Amino acid sequence: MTAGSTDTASDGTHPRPRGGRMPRRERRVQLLESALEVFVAQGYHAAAMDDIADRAGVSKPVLYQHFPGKLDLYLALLDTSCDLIIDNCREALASTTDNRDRVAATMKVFYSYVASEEGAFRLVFESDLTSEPDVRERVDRVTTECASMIADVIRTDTGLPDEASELLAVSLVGMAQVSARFWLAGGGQIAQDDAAALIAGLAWRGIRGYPMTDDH
Amino acid sequence: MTAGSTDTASDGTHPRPRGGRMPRRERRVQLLESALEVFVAQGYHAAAMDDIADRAGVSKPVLYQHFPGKLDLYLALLDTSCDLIIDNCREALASTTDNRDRVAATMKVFYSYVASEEGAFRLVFESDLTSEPDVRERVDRVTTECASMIADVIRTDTGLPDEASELLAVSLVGMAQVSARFWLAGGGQIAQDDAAALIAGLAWRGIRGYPMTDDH
DNA sequence: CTGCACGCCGATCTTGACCTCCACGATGTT
DNA sequence: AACATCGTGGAGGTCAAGATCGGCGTGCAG
Repeated sequence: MTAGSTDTASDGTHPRPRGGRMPRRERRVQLLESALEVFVAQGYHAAAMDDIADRAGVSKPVLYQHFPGKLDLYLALLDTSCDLIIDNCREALASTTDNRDRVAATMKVFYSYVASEEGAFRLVFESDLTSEPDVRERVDRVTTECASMIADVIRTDTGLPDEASELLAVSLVGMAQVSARFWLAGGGQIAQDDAAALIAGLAWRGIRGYPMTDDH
Repeated sequence: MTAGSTDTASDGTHPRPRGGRMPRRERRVQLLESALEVFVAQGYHAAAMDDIADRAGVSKPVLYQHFPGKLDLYLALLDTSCDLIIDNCREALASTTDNRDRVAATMKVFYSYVASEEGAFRLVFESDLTSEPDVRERVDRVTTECASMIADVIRTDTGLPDEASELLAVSLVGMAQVSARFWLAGGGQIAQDDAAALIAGLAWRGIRGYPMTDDH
């Protein structure tokens, strides 16, 4: 009935052609790409190793010849994503000495990260494996590290205590992260740069007034 | 074999004594409480129905006589938590007409919510079942609804376009949510009211200037 | 005292996903 | 050009966890 079937859900992404042998390194990269696509699309739990193997056009044993298990594969991708946003955040903060530009540049980093085609940010901001301590630690480290770098600037320029600087910095990171994700879900009714600039303005207006010691 | 039990990791929370028959309604409430504790402590996937039943001091069939399945149980708890924060947010916004007080009251709501002893906020802000559309819809609705109520105020008082108002409101919600969660993780080095006031100040300084064009 | 109803428990089934074993074909060498 | 080697593929094992079925004890009406 209902000839339907309509391919339950497997389609949408064509598996690669089945043939072809390729060098180890290249195969590994391809497996990582396929795994990222599947994890992003389905989440950790819903993603089956069979799906990843099919997506790459190989069979399951090949996958296990490159990665010891599902969790290792996930952690490898997660580490890459975490390092990416942290490094970009660091570079943005170091790109200028003007704090207003710092805020704008950092906000742009978060929006670019979220807008990235691969969708790797979902592993960090929307992981469904937070019960795993290894995952939790890495995900938390993104916010912690980014906030820590921002907090250094805040503490240096305002003289606020450590805890307050950290909390303010975490707030800015949360603002960036949540608003960027929501902007993306909104389907781009606002241009990326406009959205980033809007929220950067909000953040800057909020944080600029804080120097307790009279700066100017 | 191996009489088993030996509660490998179930410790930390003592299961209730095994005896006692009780009326349906009361049993149901107790099951909900036990399920909340387990889901909060372990997450959805790591939480086994056996754990919940043991926690309540009953056996698994009893659990299934009260709830059709694991997901239904989870959704019931999730709905309660979502309604709670949304209602509290609404009340905070309606509690005054001064926007500065509105920001402070709303921030306090988020911090109180996160500081609540039961930890129900983890179902909303740290769910590991976002791949389930029913869960995703409810979790997103929290941010959407709260932000929408805030956006109404922003749009009314600033004349900004809908999309910008929504994005700003989402940013404020994200700031509150993320900073409150990290404040809690920090172990209370800052008093709850101080932390909420600090971030409320940040938010208010950020939002108060709109729609004026930025200057220095 | 006896039969009944009701709610509860131990033990079990099944599904699904992670993780390996036997056959096949392509490649490099002599 | 033929053979040995190595990587690939399909089929299967294991196990954990969600979901369920026959016995048991308690309280009550007759």
